[in-house]
Amino acid sequence: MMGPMTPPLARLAGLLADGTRATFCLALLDGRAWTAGELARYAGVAASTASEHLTLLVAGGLLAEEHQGRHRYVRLATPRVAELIEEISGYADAGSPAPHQSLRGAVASEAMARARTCYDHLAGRLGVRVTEAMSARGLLEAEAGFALTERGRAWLETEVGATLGGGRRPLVRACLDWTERRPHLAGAAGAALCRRLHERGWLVRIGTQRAVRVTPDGQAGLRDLLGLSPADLT
Amino acid sequence: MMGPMTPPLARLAGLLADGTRATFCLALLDGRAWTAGELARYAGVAASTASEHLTLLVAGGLLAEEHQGRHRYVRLATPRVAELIEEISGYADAGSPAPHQSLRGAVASEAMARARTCYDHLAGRLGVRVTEAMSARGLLEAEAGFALTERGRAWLETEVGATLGGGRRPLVRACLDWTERRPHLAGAAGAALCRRLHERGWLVRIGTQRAVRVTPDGQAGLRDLLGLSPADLT
DNA sequence: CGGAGGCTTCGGCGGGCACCGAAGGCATGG
DNA sequence: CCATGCCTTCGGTGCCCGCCGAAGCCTCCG
Repeated sequence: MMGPMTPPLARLAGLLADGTRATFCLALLDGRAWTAGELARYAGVAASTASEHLTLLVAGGLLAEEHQGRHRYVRLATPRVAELIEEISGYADAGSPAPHQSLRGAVASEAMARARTCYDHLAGRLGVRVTEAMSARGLLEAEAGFALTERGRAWLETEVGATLGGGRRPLVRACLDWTERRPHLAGAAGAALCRRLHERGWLVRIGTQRAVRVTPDGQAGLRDLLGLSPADLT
Repeated sequence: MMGPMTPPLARLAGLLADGTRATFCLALLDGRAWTAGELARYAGVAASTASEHLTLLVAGGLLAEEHQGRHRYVRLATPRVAELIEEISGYADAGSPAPHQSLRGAVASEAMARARTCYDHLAGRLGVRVTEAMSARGLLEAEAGFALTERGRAWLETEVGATLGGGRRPLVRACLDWTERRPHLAGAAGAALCRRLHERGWLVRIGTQRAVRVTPDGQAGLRDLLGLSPADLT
């Protein structure tokens, strides 16, 4: 089989159906560009194997590549791809408990559960708390759907200082948080908010993965902006 | 590889990575329960092959089965699964043009583009027109996100006669329509609306697939309810 | 109760593909 | 300019898995 009658759905799923390729995509969910070698070591495969996988993922439109000297940098092609992978992964993770055997692993997942990025927006407890605070303050309609209110748009542009360009990307999207089992803010607005928090130095990345930490400045800022207490941020 | 380190993402994607299994899932997007034999004939594989695929899909949580006598009825396990498959399929289809070689095929896809169901809600031109009309009448916030307004909720319950049970399912969700390239209303509200249109006899299914047709009663009803002209419904 | 129809299990086959190591291109840096 | 490092291409290998037909089970119906 796999003839010309193969649905596009199967072709796309086939790209993610391999353990190594899936590991690559999940690593790239941190929003940064990785080199081919980094991904190979991370996934534990030979450089040649990684190279072939990356070629497939690029040809399939999931990844974008950029050559710099002797390095091949690769990243998720578009925010849409990131959302897609988050979506599928979120559903898949929901059904399978992820046991952390080592202490080191437990500490790392605790940090991830506390605050992390989902490609370009906030997730984890921090992401959910921020979303809930926005909802409580009338900046976000989060009961019957997910939509930015007029006040929310103004707040983002003036208080936060985010620029909401009029691209084709949806402004607001609900992303289901698999640690909190509640939705958090994604889409262009979620990305702009997260970007501003980084720019202001309120948020810094921990280690080499997706986990982040709120700085003292960030604690003060988020308290003033959204009324978040330090307890919400740990 | 494919050892214990395989991410859940890859396992789930693997279920959809096979052409036959993907064909099954897409057929089941019509929201009905199919027998194993029907799916086998539809996909053009032996009954034994279909049986094995269905066992995998059920074990993977994508399908639910129900035995009635000597028939094995199978359907998508939850609305969430339907949304997931729509999401992936929508993205995959966007990149690959679907040429219709036969006249029969062209007529069928024309009917699909006009009006169809997406598992349990409206799609195609009809779905998008309904969504836009709801937005224009202040029943739905569709610019900065996707959320039902207060008026929209009341309208659904009184005018349409839909019951919005308080399940865990999100009330409103934006589903990107791949023929119109615009979002249409999904989620519990979209499903309730679609169900009521069927119950009122405003909408009937064409043939054995997902395409639907608006009845004369439906044309009058949708004009009164949402101001849709007959031109919007063809 | 016997035949027919739907479904599953089993064996066997074939193809696709993930993997590696070796060898070869480029870029960098001493 | 050679040495080093990063990446790719190329064979080769092994395994997984999708496919079928035959046989058997269960249910329904005449």
